[in-house]
Amino acid sequence: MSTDVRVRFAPSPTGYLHLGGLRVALYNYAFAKQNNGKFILRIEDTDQARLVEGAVENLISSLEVMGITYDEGPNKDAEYGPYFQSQRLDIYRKYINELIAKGHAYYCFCTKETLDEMRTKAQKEKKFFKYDRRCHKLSQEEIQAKLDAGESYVVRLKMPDERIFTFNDLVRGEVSIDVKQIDDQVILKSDGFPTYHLAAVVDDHLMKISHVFRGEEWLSSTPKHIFLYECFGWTPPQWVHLPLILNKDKSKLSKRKNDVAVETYLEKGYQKDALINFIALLGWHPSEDRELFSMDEIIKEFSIDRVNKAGAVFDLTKLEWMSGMYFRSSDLADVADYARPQFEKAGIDISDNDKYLRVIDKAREYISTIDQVMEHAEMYYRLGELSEKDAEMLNNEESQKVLAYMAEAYNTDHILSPDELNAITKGSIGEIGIKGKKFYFPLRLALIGKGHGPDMPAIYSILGKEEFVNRLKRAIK
RNA sequence: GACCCCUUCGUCUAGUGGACUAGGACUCCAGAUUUUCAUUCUGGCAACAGGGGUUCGAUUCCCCUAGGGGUCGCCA
Repeated sequence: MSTDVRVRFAPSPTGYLHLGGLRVALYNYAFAKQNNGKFILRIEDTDQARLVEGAVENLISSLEVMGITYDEGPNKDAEYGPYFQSQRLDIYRKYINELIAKGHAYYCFCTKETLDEMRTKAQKEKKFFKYDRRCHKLSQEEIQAKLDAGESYVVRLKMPDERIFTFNDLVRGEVSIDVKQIDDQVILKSDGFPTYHLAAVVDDHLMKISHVFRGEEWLSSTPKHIFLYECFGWTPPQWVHLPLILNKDKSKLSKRKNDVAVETYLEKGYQKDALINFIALLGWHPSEDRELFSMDEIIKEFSIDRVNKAGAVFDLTKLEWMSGMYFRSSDLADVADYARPQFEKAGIDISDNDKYLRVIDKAREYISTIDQVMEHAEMYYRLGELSEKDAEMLNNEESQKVLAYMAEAYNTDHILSPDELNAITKGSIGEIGIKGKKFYFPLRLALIGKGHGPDMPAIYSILGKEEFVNRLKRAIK
């Protein structure tokens, strides 16, 4: 394709970045990078009533931590700005006037109450509701009189009477929608703000957007957008309607039924590359039998052809597995950094960095989220209280015999290698005649305060010879 | 309700007329490794929504039915 790829992610700042938004942003980003195009962030803040304070900042920072960076947008002004729709009102007004002048749009003075009545009536009669265009019949003089009187108004797009809109969607193929199903959409609200339909079309054109990636929920309003492009004499972009992300019950992913904020998953401690990887695979998959993809690989492999048509249920189980995989395979130093705040919060001194890395390297084997790390790490720094049952176990005669013997056996004049340590352990089992659980359980209780955990050489190497032996000694009554 | 879209294991998916006894991944189960836990490895359970066509041959193409979802706002 010879045209430059320019795509945009256009959230409305009504809350936090959610999983669905993240995926749309990711696909946009991957597609842009892959084609040496530009990825634009545009804030669709045309609904004054739903604005949430801090939402824009949150959106931007969420994208940033997920590694999705935009080329143009808030704080990155380029020639197509501003990137906040609320700062583009004059532009929209100009194009709306043009539509009115051309007869493609008209003033409507119907109140919300009137409209509600009409809607209820239609519903009772089980009829498809469509605005009856009563205001379209107003004469120029009547309109002017109402305008002069300061009556509240909106502007509606006048859709054609007869027409089947057929358009090509890059994931769905050819889609046809009868104009009979489409209302005369309000394009300018009574508060002077445009609606999405008008603003998005104008901006996408002015910002030279080549491909519009958006959720499937927009499919049925696409004819309105296509019609707007025609009214202005513009060429529409390529349409890419993405399948929805679904709740377990297959309804559109919602806050009510799931945690949907990207931030929440980060707070819960999922590995962020795993989250990206997981989200990427919800509705897209290359032909190969592969599951693990880095951002670079996603950029390289992504293709619209391979986006699915059907919605995808968001299932945490696989994300958990994937997150664990990433913790185990990513750089130890990164995982260590990620876990560090927890140790600080718990007041654990991790200034011995070599030890800290050994601890994390072992603990990462057990976790799927970073906040589980403490559960598998704290014991190398401090022992908690034993349960009554464990204490009893530790203090019984056999256990004490094991501890007394092993504290001496392990207390060599040099640091033991894993093989040497195993040899001592095995040899001792024969010497004292206590084996299996009765042997290992008390040892582990003394060493890490729990009956289950890593093997002896691992504990020894993390704790170091001195602490290892000391812990055994301390457990002796 | 009208319209639009969708439909392969429980979930994410591979599959574009024969290579399919339908492949992979997660989950689950069993086994191996391990003193235990976790990791790792091996194996197993499990799906083409149904019915008609087209074709020598349909998971793949067409039609119908069913089911699911989306839209129907001065929200995006």
